[in-house]
Amino acid sequence: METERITIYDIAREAGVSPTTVSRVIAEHANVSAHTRKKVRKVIDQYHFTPSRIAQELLSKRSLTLGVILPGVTHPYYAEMFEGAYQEACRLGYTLILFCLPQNEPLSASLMDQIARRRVDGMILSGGIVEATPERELIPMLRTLRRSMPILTICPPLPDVDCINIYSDLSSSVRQSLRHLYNLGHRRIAFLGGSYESRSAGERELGFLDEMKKLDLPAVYRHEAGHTAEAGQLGVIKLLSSLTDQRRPTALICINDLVALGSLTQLHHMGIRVPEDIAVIGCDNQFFAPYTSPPLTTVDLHPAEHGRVAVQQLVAALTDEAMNFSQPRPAVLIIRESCGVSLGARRFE
Amino acid sequence: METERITIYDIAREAGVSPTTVSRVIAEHANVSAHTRKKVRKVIDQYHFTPSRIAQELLSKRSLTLGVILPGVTHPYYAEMFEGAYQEACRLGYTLILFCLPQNEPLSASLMDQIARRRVDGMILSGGIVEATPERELIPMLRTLRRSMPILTICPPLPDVDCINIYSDLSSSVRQSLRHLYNLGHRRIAFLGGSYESRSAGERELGFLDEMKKLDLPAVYRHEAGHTAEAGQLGVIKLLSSLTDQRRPTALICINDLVALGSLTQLHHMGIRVPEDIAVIGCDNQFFAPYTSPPLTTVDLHPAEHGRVAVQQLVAALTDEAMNFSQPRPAVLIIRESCGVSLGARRFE
DNA sequence: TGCGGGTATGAAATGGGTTTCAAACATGCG
DNA sequence: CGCATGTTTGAAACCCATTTCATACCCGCA
Repeated sequence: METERITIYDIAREAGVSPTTVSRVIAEHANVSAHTRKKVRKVIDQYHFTPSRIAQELLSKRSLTLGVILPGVTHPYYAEMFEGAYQEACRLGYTLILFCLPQNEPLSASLMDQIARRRVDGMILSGGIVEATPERELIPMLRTLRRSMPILTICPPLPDVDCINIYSDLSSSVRQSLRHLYNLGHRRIAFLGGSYESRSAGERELGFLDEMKKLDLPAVYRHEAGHTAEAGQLGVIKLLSSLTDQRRPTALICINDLVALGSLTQLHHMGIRVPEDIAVIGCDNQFFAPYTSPPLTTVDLHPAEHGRVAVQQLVAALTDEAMNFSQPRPAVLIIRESCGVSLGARRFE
Repeated sequence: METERITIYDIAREAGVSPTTVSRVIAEHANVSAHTRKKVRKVIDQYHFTPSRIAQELLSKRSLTLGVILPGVTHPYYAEMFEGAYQEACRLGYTLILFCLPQNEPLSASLMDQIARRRVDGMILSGGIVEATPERELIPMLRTLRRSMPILTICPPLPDVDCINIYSDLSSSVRQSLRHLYNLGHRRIAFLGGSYESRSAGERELGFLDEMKKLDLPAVYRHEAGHTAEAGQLGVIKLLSSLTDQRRPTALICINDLVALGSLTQLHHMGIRVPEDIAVIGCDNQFFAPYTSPPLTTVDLHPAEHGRVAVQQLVAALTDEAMNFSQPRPAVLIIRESCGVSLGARRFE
């Protein structure tokens, strides 16, 4: 049953040379005579030999592996971020190992152990767990593994934590949304979604409140824990039932497209028209955004680009090479119809 | 800059014992005196020492790593499958390495090399690449790496390929949809989506055609390449423009929820009411399905369960243990409103 | 006292490569 | 021809843990 794995020694014996020479042929080292090279190459091909990465890693002390910690991959935002990172890692010869850390679960000891034993060259972190205060210890804990290991965070920058950071400017996304609504004439604008623990949610709220102040608008404001469609649905109910029609907001900024989707559904059920009675704006530009009714105006955060650049920068830090890596694009507003402006929405009529 | 990594030898020296003893303490081996054990443990804790998995792997010839090849993870179906697999792998002490193989790209040599070098204990494959005929060589190619390596496929079973298979009964999902529509009185039923290369798409079509025959219905039938919302939108246009109103189908089976979403949008634009004028049914029960208008009747394939069971079975094959692993649930129809039956749809009014 | 049996510990081999260093060989030049 | 230089090649050390085998030690019993 057990097929013996062929080693460099087998190849060497078969080709009548030393393992050293085989190694040199594989590494395409210069000082091997054409005749020997050809002979060895033939045996290698014949046996489909590939050098064991495990042995290489042991020697080189580099695993060419990066760890990625995300809340999961079922949320399209993180899925895209991961795929972006994956593509870049592939291109640079690195492998990614994904660790999922569900939002509300604490960091289990067994997972920590898993991470510790896998000797990854560097780590990329994103999502609420990284940012949430109680679990902020995640980074110090990772630091204890190997002090010199570079850690990169994709989130609003953390104070007094020694990490590379890819700035995902979440407050700018909400500022753009807000200004867009303002320019359309809206003055009573509400904010929906988020949870207190997540710093990136907090970041958006702060951006919202700050920008509202700048625009000298009253803070018609409703904060509802959660990032799901259901949260959006419930959020709309609570928001609108707590306000008289006079004070009802004319626009709704949702923390993400899911919340916006739930909101649209609920508004529809309540007979409130979008965008005539209320404008709705989402965030993330998820694939379904063009297909809600009406098509959702939203903000594209380019998660795939963030993932790609994260790997670039991490590898650069690892190799000390002066790579001139690109920066991810800043958030950009995608205008569809849910705010009453029709631009760039695709229809086939 | 370069922090020397602490080895078992450092610990041994510091504790004044041999590496062997340290290893025994870590493995909680019996024959170590209480005094020595305590002494060694103290040094281990002090230095936060964890034995290098790489060295362990080299010796044990098992990497406790499974490779997963999927078309990607941005499609929620695969994202859920991956997370299910991930959870089970975590529980069993295994690590997953994800390789993404975009649907239409050929298997690049460099990716194959990546897979080859990572010595994974087993592999899980799913998605069109595995099934598509021209690339069917994927499995033979993987086999050349190490003949004894177990390979598990999550798809309709492949003939004459020696793999463990988790049967994702795609034809049954479309059969269920079809019978549901039939029972509601529909007779002119169309099928939308899929592409010729993908066997799982073919599987569904075959199921559709076969079941239509059994029910003695005419094959009002439109096949449109693609699995995206846009494909659904275009598909509806082509389907309805090619048929007179007389022969227009009263029901539409979409190959997935995305196609269904695009279809719903397009039908809405064309002023065709759902479900009054036409019933629409999807597949996958994606998170947005309850929030389309009307809420989408669809089929849940339980991808997470498939992923979970896949890891269970693969690990069982690896360890030769007679695990009695569970089977994933078969596909189940989720009835919402897009076919004119209102059941279990959540509203807050 | 001498010997069998059990426990505690360590030396050395192992796994599969890479790298350093040295040796063998060929070549060029005075 | 002899020496310096350059090219091929291989032996041995190394990476870091585990495991086998051997040794040292202690105890009890004849």
